[in-house]
Amino acid sequence: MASRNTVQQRIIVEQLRQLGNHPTADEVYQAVRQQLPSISKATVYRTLNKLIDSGEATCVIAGSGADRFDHRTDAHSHVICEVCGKVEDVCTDAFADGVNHDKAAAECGYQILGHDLVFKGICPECQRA
Amino acid sequence: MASRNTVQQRIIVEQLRQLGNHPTADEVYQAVRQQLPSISKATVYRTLNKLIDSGEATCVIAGSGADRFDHRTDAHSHVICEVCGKVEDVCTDAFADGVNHDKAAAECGYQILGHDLVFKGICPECQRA
DNA sequence: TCCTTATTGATAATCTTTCTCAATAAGAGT
DNA sequence: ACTCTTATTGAGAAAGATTATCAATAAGGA
Repeated sequence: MASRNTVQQRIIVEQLRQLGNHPTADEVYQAVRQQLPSISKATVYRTLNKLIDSGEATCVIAGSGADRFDHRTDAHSHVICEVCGKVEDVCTDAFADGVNHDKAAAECGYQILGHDLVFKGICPECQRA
Repeated sequence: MASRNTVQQRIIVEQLRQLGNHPTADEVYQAVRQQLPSISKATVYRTLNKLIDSGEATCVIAGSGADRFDHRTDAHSHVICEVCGKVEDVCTDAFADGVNHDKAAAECGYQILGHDLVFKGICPECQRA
């Protein structure tokens, strides 16, 4: 009996998908709470980490502050707004050629498993302000 | 009198340079302490942040845990070991800037200011173990 | 239905970073 | 060199994010 299928985990996965836009653990917690008021924040953290370990979700690498989670597991990049902190997806086909794992491996001797590409900028909303 | 030249700040900058390898704030604190036992951790954080604001240092984007600081300010990428967490530099001609920023800007509407490229892998030492 | 034990909820603990505020000291003016 | 203003510091409290602890609960196989 390696793992169990619980209501909590199902709702957390569902909400992570539904929120879509790289929520923090607390944002997932708030969303799940609406459907399951008795949920504990610890359960949210535990489940989120389990999803990452099993490859069903990823953690967006995005500077300081709370970690942000991503229900997408396919290769894609992110843009982060330096002003408001918002994170959005950027289709990564455009950059596939630019990032060379073999070159990086040759240089540092690491076994390269993947990479994260994060653009830093200012979102349209914050540009107006 | 906008800013003052203090011993604390000088030693912090010096140690950040000397440590070289992307230390955490606490690691900088420990190093500075050897030369200035009375230094406060708050001063280290304040100075590190000031350096980042003034562009004299950068913060390595590297997942969870403590922030890591970098005395280098020129464009370069990093490799992070998924096993031991070590961070190293990678010369970044693996990724050509201008073109890709334009592509990203076109797709997401952000004003792109820069990017961070982080390779994820396993370092030589951890590969053996 | 019973049993084992994975999972949960509640909370304490840990870790990182920021904030507060009185004391100190850099540097401009005299 | 002396004074004055105020940027900066040190110490510790506070805030925020995440993990650890542990008794109680509940999946799912027998």
